[in-house]
Amino acid sequence: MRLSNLADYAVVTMCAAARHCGFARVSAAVLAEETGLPAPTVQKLVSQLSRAGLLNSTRGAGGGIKLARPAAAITLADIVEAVEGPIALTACVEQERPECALGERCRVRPHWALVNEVLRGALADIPLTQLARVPEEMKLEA
Amino acid sequence: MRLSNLADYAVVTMCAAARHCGFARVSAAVLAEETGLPAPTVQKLVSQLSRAGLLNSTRGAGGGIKLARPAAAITLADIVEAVEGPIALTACVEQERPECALGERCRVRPHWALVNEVLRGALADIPLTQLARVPEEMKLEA
DNA sequence: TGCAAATCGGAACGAATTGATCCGATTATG
DNA sequence: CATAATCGGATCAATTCGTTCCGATTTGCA
Repeated sequence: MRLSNLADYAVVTMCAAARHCGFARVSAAVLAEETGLPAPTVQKLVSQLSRAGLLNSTRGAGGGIKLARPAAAITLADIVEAVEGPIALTACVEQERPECALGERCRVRPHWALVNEVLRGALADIPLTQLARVPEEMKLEA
Repeated sequence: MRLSNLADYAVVTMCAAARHCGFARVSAAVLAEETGLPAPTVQKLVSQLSRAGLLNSTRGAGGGIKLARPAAAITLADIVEAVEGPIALTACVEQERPECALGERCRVRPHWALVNEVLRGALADIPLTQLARVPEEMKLEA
């Protein structure tokens, strides 16, 4: 029931990347420095996020990564699924392949599917723009 | 983001126990046989569920376990929390102790708290009675 | 055109949590 | 009072997670 640390870090990394949206490409090392996360970990996350189609990576000198889509079109659900795979609380609701020993007789599965949909909906309702927005309190205390 | 297998088994076990509610106490071995789960696993689950106050266990010959409360007063959230501890997607929202390095400056945490509350609400809305109820389709195919 | 620097991508290692199993402590019964 | 059956805690293996490292690829400059 706990989100993996990688997924948590991925959200922070995407937030940092969103702040550079529109500017030149950013290297993974810069994002690591800004977020305070270990550089190798950020590299691994960038790889996964690129494969998932959330980031566009350019190799070579002067390369780096940038958002593949506008920040408004990226949601928390996208980021979590990119790192952890499909959102599935139980094995029952995963990719329509019920591996439960009870099979179709399981009375609990329909309820799990409902809870799963509620959770996914809550994550899909939060766009990256909302996460990257700086609250007013932070501006005041700065 | 995945529920542990123990929690899944706990739900099945509680469902089986609810079917015996009102009758004599049931032993963990019987529940294991009915659910098809390994007997030692069911024993461990019964211990945890008893400590959490969801089951009342009686030792000695002829002992066993029974629901500590009416099935209508037990929700999915209760069972999950009994096995996995407090429902917390991230370490930020756990027991009001933010261990995040960013501390109060984290802009993501309020959103996690919201998602966490939505998830908990979805689990708390499903009572054990609803899980243990046998659908009409099952009666027909039997 | 060739070299060099900087980047991403995948693979390998170590650690932690989870899951299953076993044995001892406890208690009502005959 | 002895017995038998039960729960409770402790121990051990396995899978997954998290971190780290090294190689392949590409662009920029001389």
